[in-house]
Amino acid sequence: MTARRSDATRAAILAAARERFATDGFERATIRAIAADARIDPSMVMRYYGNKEALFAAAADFDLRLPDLGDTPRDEVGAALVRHFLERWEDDETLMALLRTAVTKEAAAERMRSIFAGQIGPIAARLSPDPAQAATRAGLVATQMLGFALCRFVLRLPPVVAMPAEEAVAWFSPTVQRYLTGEVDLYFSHDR
Amino acid sequence: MTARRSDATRAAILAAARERFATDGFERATIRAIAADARIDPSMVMRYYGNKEALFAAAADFDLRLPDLGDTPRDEVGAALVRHFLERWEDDETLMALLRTAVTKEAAAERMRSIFAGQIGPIAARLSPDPAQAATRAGLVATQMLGFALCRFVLRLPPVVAMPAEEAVAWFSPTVQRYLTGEVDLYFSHDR
DNA sequence: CTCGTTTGCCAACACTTGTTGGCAAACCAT
DNA sequence: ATGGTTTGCCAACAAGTGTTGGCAAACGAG
Repeated sequence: MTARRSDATRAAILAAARERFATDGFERATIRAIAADARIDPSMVMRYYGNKEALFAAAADFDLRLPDLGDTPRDEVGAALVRHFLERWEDDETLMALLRTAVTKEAAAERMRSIFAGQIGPIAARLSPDPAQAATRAGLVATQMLGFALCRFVLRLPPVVAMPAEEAVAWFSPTVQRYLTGEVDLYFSHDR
Repeated sequence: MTARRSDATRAAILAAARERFATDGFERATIRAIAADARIDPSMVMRYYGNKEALFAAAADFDLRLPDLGDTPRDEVGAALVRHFLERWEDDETLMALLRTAVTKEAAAERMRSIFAGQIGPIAARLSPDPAQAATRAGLVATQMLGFALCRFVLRLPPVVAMPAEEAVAWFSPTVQRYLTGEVDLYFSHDR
């Protein structure tokens, strides 16, 4: 009963939309192109998803799917996070669609904010020496992870693209670890 | 002789273009809107800049203007870089225009690449323990600096927006410093 | 089979986009 | 003043956009 004959079409549209949004961003990804990829008429997209914004909302539904790090040793959480993030990015183009769009569409930016606050926030809350710093620490982690993804997958800076995954893990893990559990070095916070 | 009467108009168009590209990105910034901001007819934009791409190229002309860090102590270069980058970003919207556009336009991405390779590369080349790692280290610095800018100015993650400039410097300086002069910790590069 | 429902396509809409050509006013050297 | 050049605006174009309504074929319960 719940299985309609059009479910395959719906899924094809969604898959094509994710791909187009990921490679072209929201504006350049046209309904017509998405429909063509899904081998369907553009009007079907509207019938099944209402409008372009709603289609994007459906296509950009994303979960970091962070594993439970409860039993990971405190000083290894950074590495685990970096590794998971890198894998997640590589096998799901949704994050790419989200980032490419979040830069110019407020709704997508808001989703990005809620993903990072909602999923990295709790981890930071558990690890931060001072609970009041949890949000700040989650933000710091986001800057490094998103910066890496931006440079590697979107801007494609050659040295960042060429870097083997494990070397990236080696470089970024200590950074993320420090953002989560380290202390602020006040030495740097005063002009000299 | 070289000072034409239309130079003021040209400048007004360029200023309006920079602003629109910075806040809206390339696609959403329309020639008509830019012309309206400059209180000029859209056709003038075309006459003076040829087409939209060329206008963007002119508006997105950017230089990091890194100071000569030759006499900065080796272990303070990270802090100096972070501070300079933050200031540069705050008082020149060109970088914002560039980033918002580089995410979907290859030409802008290429310009971003050349800016970071050409301006951070030499610094990394001078500081890197191993000259062969210079490009990689410059790329690492780019991930953290661009990631910070992305989260603070574009995505506007609340904790990153709220962070005082000097606290940001305190957090990011050690990271950048390590990317420039630190050693890779192989401990993190093996699964356990 | 029969008839209402679902699925799909076609054609068109209203609108916005970058871009162009022509025309009038302002300018400026002679 | 005169003639050519510069500056600006208007109106329009061609192309592409999201979106809509209607119509035909396929489907599926009775």
